[in-house]
Amino acid sequence: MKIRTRYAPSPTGRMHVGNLRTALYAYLIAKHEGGDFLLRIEDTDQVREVEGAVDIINRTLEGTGLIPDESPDKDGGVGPYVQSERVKAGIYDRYAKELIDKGEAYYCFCTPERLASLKQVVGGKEINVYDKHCLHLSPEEVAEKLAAGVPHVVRQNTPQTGTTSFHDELYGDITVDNSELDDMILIKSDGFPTYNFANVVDDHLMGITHVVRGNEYISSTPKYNRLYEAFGWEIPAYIHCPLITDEDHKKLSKRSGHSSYEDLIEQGFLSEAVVNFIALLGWSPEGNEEFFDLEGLVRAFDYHRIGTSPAVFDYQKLRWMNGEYLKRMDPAVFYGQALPYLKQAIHKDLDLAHIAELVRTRIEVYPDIPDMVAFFEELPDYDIALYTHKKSKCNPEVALGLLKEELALLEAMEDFSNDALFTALKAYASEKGIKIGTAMWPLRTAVSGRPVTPAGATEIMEILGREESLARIRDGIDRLTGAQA
RNA sequence: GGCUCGUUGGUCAAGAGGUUAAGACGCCGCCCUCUCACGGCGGAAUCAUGGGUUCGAUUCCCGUACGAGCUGCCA
Repeated sequence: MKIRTRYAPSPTGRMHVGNLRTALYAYLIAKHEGGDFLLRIEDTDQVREVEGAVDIINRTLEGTGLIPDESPDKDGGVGPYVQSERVKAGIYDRYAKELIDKGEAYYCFCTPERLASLKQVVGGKEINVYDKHCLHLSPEEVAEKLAAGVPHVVRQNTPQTGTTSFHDELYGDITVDNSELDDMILIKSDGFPTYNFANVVDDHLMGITHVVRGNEYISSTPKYNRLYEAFGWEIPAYIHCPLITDEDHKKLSKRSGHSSYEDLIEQGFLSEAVVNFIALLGWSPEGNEEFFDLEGLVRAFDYHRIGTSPAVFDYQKLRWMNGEYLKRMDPAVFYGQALPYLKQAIHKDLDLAHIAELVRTRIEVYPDIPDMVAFFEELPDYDIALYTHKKSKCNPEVALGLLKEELALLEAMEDFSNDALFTALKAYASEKGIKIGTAMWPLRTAVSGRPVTPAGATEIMEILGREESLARIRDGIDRLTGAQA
């Protein structure tokens, strides 16, 4: 049997990383077995729907490479793939009627006021258990109200005794008392189905074999099974994925600042790195390899290796992983993507491709670039304390002496290539009987004004060019002289 | 409150009734080095807890604690 999975988001905004991971797993489970991955838009909540959210979903799927085999834009014969369209086609009404006829569901005409009166507060939380009031309406009363156009919903009729079980591929068998199951609403008063109903109907109609979703659905799954059984439909395999939390072990929220795929992309992360990283949140491969492109994931993905405990979203490790992707990237591609960030800080005519390569092993995300290279554009104001460096045996006095001699040496040079500069300074150092590091420290400080730079003194001078380099060294000498006076 | 699920270093995690309990991020140290980074080497750090079962449990069972999810005309 061909595996068919689906990703069924509600178009309510940005794509949460938890949802993205669910989509990823659904995709991988299908593709690992050569199956189909479909996209279904669950827009049954007219209130929460956000305009443009479907575009976000499409763009995210495209950006991450999770291309559906069937979707609203690609009919595979079981459409429509948008639930609001399925509502118009009368699909849910038809199946709701079938359940009503079978006594598995019933019309409920209770007013919001009556429902509110059923509410009780336990442990500070509001609990609402429906009392099956309308189940006991006579067929005549129901027909009468229906004819009169009394607002109504359709509720599932769950038994109050016995138990219901379901099997999850990861969590195993889960059993609950039927008394815990409430008569959930299947069709809302606006005629739209609830997720609870639509998802069962659609998964069946669309031939979904493996239902992959977040584990917040575990508690309602018994109710879904009752629906499948009422219809006499085959129950799909369930794969409930553990949730992703923030550093405080709380559900990842907008407050964390990196809860959605779009947030991450805006923060400069590579799509590939994000996909790779979230794949490893809750799933682990058989070996020790942790770098996978999408194809690699498809090959390696054995869903039995998905865990059952929640995972903390480790931003730190994502950054590291993104840095690794940057290092492995083709230089030309890297340069192209780094360019906007380089230009943010540098407007002078400098060798940006060269700078890009220098910066590459030192950044984790593109936005790290501007701050790191800003000194190329303009010498920052700096304190002469920077000339003090224990390991290089340097301090302001030493630096001043060295800088003066080095300035003379460099002024005599025309070739400001890295090699020429390094050779000359190396000779100078050995002649003077000092370490190369000692000779370089004041120079690097003078030409950069920074304690840490993405390159050594001579590399910086090569990029800066002769005039600018010499000017900065003279400036350094001035600063040091001024401090001594 | 009830129900359900979960708990291996700070984090992601492998593992399995008997192991020196992998690996990765982060952290620390050393090496490399014109600073930092990269790279290399090494280190500290974990089986929530109490009872069972067993020759032997971190692994199996039960309880407890803690965390999470559900308890919506949201998904």
